Amino acid sequence: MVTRTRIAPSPTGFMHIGTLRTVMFDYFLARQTGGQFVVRIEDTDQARLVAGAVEGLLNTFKKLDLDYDEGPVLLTDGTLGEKGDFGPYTQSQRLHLYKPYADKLLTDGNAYVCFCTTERLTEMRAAQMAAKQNPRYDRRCAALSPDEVKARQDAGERYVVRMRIPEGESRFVDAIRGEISFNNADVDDQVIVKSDGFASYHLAVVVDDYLMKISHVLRGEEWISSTPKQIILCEMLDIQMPIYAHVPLILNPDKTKLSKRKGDVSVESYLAKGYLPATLINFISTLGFNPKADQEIYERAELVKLFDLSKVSRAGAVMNIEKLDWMNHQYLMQLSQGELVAVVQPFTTLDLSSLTLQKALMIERERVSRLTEFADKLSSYVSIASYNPEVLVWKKSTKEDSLLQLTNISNVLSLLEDAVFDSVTLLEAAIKEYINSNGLQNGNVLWPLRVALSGLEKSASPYELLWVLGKDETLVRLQQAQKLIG
RNA sequence: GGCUCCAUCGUCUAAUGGUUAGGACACGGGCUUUUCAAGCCUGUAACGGGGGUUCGACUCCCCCUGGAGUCACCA
Repeated sequence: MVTRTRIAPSPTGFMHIGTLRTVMFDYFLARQTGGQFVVRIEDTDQARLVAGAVEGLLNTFKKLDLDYDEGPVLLTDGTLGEKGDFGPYTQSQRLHLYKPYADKLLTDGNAYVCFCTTERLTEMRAAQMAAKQNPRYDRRCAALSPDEVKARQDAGERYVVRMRIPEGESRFVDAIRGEISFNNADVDDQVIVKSDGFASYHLAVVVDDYLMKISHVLRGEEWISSTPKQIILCEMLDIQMPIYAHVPLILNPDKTKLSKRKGDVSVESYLAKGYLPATLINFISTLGFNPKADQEIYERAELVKLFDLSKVSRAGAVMNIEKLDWMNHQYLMQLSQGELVAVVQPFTTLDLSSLTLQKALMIERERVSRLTEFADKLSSYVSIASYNPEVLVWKKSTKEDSLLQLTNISNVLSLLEDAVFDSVTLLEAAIKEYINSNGLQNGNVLWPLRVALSGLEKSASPYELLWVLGKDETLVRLQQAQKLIG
């Protein structure tokens, strides 16, 4: 089976985290079957246009290293172009393509012109609500004569085109949920052409999916209830319906649909918080989809191979941020030094070309989960903040002893060969040897040494600090500590 | 409210009629340890309720309950 899947976001200026999941599922499906993954921009609502939104969206695709086969592309000069044989891929440029379909619906009697004003519609709904009826169009214009319609159109009266929902039942087999059916009596006469001449979502999407030969439509669960309108349109237009799969919602901790108010909704904000693209993709792809029972970390290629629409769960899922943090830490630990430098650099003003900081990065990632936390961790390697001399004293020791140990270890370290400073293991061996052969306690030596090197109560081990700082800086810091405590 | 979808640890999930209901995050305890982190071992914690079907139900059916989504000239 070769699939053509598509993602069709409205250009709001950012990518919703739920959209990312749908994108991933589309991507897996297309790559797995050797099919195509299409990006289409659904911008039929002129009132909601956001400047630069499409560029932003495509940029996010780029940041996540997600490739698609057809759709708008960002050209090197910053302008928009597109690739693929089924364009244009932006709905506002496809108005002429929707027109014949709308006309056919009208001439077949499957749609009708409606002159009702927004005010009347609002009043009508209010009255229906007051009477405890379901709000829906009352079909006042459904029986207008062709002559009257023409006369009023000629007079310049504003109008929309509505579907004439037939009696009967609409059913489809959802690839995730199985059979779903609706009584058409519960479906409203949907507007399919707006008064500004733009097709509404329902018409545009049905026509586009058909013309673009889309085989699989993956979208959020919130679309289930509008599916009968699209099924009916397909029937009226006599076109093949794609396979629909409604992906479960991503939820706030209180189990309601994820909203800005209650949490981060955009991919960009997670990126800005310091989650790696790979983490985000792994995490979001396995939210509601579990390839193997006892594995959490997956390569993208693995997911492509293992993805199975029928295994996607049907219930919504709360994002477990602690687990996201944990996962990001796992990914951070897998990076090479070069990769780590590259991903952290945008999150700090420090210049990470310094070897000391690169080493510090390798050490500090052990206790960091998000990229934003590095800047803080790195500062003590650049220069030591002023600290309370009492911190230099181990809880089981005394000030005098601490000073003595600092003085002695300083001498020992100054005599070590430079090569020893190139290895944490060698440093550790050398210091342990010194402690043991002199019958000292670890804490008496290691605690003051570590604090002298970091200025912190909590830090990496003294061996790691020595490795990062190097001999010269180490001796300087030990000097300062001795002065401070003395 | 109508319609629709959904229902296993706090959270994400595994189980496709027969398991001591498994894993992950988080949390507790222990080991390691100069501190922090990591690591290792380990513990607490779930099938919403009621009926069926069946020799046997987390798994299939029905009802209830609960939750969610949706009811625009927004997508």
